[in-house]
Amino acid sequence: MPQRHTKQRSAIEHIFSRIEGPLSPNEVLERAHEEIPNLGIATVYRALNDMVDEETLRRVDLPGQSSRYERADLKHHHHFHCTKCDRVFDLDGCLLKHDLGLPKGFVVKEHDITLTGSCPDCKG
Amino acid sequence: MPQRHTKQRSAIEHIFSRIEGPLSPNEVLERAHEEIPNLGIATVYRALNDMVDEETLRRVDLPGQSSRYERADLKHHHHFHCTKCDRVFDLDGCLLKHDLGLPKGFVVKEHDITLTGSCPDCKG
DNA sequence: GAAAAGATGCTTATGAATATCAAGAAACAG
DNA sequence: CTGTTTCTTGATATTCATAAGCATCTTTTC
Ligand SMILES: [Mn+2]
Ligand SMILES: [Mn+2]
Ligand SMILES: [Zn+2]
Ligand SMILES: [Zn+2]
Repeated sequence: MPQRHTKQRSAIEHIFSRIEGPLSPNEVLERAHEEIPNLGIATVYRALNDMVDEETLRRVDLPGQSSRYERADLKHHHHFHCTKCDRVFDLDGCLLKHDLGLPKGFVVKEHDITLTGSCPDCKG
Repeated sequence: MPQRHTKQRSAIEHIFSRIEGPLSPNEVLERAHEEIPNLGIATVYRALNDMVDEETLRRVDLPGQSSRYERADLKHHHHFHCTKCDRVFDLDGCLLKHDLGLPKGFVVKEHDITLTGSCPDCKG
């Protein structure tokens, strides 16, 4: 799978070089539009999928929401979703118990953890 | 918001009285078809949403998958998703660390945890 | 520079979930 | 019961996120 150097691909990559937080495809499109006004959403989806395959990006799936994407080089962490302002926050470190006590035969490759509640700005 | 007693609603409720595991709307439809051959998928979605509102059911959102539903009276637990056979297993107990070390001001209401890997039948 | 190989941007298709609405079934009043 | 009211249903249309198809435009290669 070759990889050509196009201005749309670079623009999308550049966005993630500045931003850490998880972005939705539409957020990526909006930001990239500043540089490439006629960029199509299909190209964004293609770029995001490729970058996930290349392990440049990682898909962030929050329960009940559509996928967002963040840099794959970030240290392992989990997310907090504020249901009031709908923002997503990165949390430091791993929140998974050490001793899982799984039944024999289950092999864990990955885990996802999402905390839901209200953030400091939306206290209540 | 009244609640009428219809055979379709009872059939759907009955399914969950026997089954614990999380079911997709289509799985519910298939099972209910045995009793009500002309049941429509829209009715299944309506029933599932109502039952979530009534807290009879709980939505189970696994990363990258569409929603499944399980009984809300089950003890708090999390899920294991086998990527080989695509089955979902209930895991006993809570897998969240006790000391989350969250920044000040974050209030956690809920949490979701999904383990991904291979199950005993699909070892590898 | 051409020609070849790929990427892009429209447009169309798919799948999950919801909305719409006429017709059917429950609840209710008598 | 029987008619009337009101809610529910099923079929269909609609929305939204994502992917596929394809003609055209760009990179790469020579
Ligand atoms: Mn993150
Ligand atoms: Mn479960
Ligand atoms: Zn972790
Ligand atoms: Zn838990």
